[in-house]
Amino acid sequence: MTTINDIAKLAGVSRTTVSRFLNSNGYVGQEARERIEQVIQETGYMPSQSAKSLRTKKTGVIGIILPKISTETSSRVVSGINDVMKKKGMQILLTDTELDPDKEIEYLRLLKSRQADGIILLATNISERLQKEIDAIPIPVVALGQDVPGIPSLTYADYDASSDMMQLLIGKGHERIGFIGVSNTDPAVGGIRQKAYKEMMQKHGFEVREGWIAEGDFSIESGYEAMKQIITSDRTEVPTAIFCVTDRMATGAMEYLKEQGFRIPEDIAVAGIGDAVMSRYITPSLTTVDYFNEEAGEATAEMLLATMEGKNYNKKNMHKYRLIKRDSV
Amino acid sequence: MTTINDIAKLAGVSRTTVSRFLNSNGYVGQEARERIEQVIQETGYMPSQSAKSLRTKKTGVIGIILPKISTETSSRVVSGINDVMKKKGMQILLTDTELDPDKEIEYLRLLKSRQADGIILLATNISERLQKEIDAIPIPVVALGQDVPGIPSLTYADYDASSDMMQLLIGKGHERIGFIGVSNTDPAVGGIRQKAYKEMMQKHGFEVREGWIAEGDFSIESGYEAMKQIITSDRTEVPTAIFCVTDRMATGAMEYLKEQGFRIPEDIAVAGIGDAVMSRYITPSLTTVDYFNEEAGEATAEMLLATMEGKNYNKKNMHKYRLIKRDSV
DNA sequence: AGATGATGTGTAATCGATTACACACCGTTT
DNA sequence: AAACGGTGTGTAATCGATTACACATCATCT
Repeated sequence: MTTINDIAKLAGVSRTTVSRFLNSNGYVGQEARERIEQVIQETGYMPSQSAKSLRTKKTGVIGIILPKISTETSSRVVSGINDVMKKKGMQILLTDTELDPDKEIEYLRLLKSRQADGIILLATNISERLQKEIDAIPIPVVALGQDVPGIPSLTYADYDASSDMMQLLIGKGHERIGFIGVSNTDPAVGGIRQKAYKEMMQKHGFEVREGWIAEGDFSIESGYEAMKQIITSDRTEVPTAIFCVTDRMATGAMEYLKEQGFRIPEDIAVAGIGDAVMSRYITPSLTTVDYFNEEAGEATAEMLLATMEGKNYNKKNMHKYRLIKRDSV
Repeated sequence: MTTINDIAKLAGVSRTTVSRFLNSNGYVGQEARERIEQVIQETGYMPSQSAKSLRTKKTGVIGIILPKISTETSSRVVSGINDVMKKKGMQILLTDTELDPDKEIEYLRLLKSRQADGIILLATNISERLQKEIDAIPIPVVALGQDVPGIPSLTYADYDASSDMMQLLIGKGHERIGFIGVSNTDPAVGGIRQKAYKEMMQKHGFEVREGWIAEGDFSIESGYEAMKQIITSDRTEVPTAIFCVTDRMATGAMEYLKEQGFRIPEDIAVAGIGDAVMSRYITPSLTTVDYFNEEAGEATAEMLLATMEGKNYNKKNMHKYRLIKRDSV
């Protein structure tokens, strides 16, 4: 590999001058400039980022810690982050915890060691150890999707969105409303959304029947199983509506209901959250909440950028959302 | 940030010993080992990757050049790559060309400058300039999805899969078969799949009518528009089957057909390629080809690893596939 | 007893960039 | 004519690790 020294030698100048040329700071004469330009052209020289980073402490890389790479939400968020970051000439380093809380910590360390300029954390749960780790890290960290104490976070409006959805269901006359959630170790998806469900039920004086509540693990199949569990728990009295905390689980739930000959929404209405692409094209199309994931990714990126510049310390934001009424309700 | 020198000083040894401890090479005595261990524990020291990379020329990062981050295919492939790479302690740096061929070159350069240990290219088209750039790069590059001359490539079995699908259609008695493709600047998706379509039609002596061929841009909407174009080109004689080169476009096509009151598959059969998750849950479920994207990602990662070790030079592989017969045909 | 080899540690060069500082030149101002 | 400031370039230290080489110690073998 050609180095800055080679370029300097070939162009007959010192490496300082070459460096000045590369970074366009300081003076570089016309002649020197031309010779350097030419030599770089000929050699295809590219400065070593490692050397640069070692000196400047800037890597131009921001790390993203995802629960899972290949989900629609993740890829939409990453796409949004990337849109903002590429404009700043920053690259994205991906890591994937596979929903393992230990890995969140492990990757936080790793990104520290790689001296990422910033970190975006899509946490799933917030342990004390994670907190400590974040506090100990000399790199700006921001969170998306969960309110992580101590750092700037952009959360989805889980409570409001869920309440709105419940209100929609209730407005259509539903009283026997079932719920398919996820483990409440996930505060946002598991905790808050269920809280909204229960509080809305109670507020309207509807019975929250245990048999109508089931838990999945984000997968379509688990939605299917959860739905089966709810239906078979008491065949004599099934709910007239099901509120699922994700579109994927709602899709699975619908699959089961269709198999069993239930008409959607006439017999049972189904609602989800997340506006997966799929939701629009399944039959009936799914009523859901759009969380604007790309934009949330962009906003989080901006938040990180601001934090990196020292602004914006510990700001908390809630992202916008939009109820999408389709045919499943 | 604490450095190796700090650790050495605190532990009362030289930095050489600390380095030996860290990399577990060379001898380190019991006492020294314990002291170093403790100091590292206390300080939370992490070695600087930049410094390490500068010396060793290894970054532990592999770059992926994607046409688009937020597509299902991309995220599945990346997930597969990541599964393999994480076992080797390698991280993934993502770049996204937005289908712009110039960016493929730009990112190749960038990854060179970042001294990625290897590069996986999901090319969309193969220009001469790209070729030259690849040749000039002192980093192993492998390709997925396109046969890129001069480097190891894993391609999908586009010709065979398309032929099989055509055979399925023809076996069901279809003779008037339409085609929704993409621009043939993309050799694999645009070129080969169309070639298979045309050759199968000709082989069976069926007329390839121009009005029954339309081009989309991978999006669902473009599939919708392409279908519309085909149907409206000659209302008196519409095809009885449509072969779409991607599931997304097939989804759009089905959407249009359903709107227009066509029954699928009775009036018009629809087939796709790619086995998007969605395809199973739309109505009717879509007949398609599973390309095993995760596994293809894994295989490509293994190919890169082998290439990085000097084996495997310029090997060409074709990935397996599986026809999935569902209700749309 | 001297040679040998395993064990344990340190010295110092090196990787490829950035940058503070010094210096030289030259036209303009006072 | 001396002082000054803008231009243009070079010297050398520095970032934080790795590693070739040298050296010291000690147990074992011949």
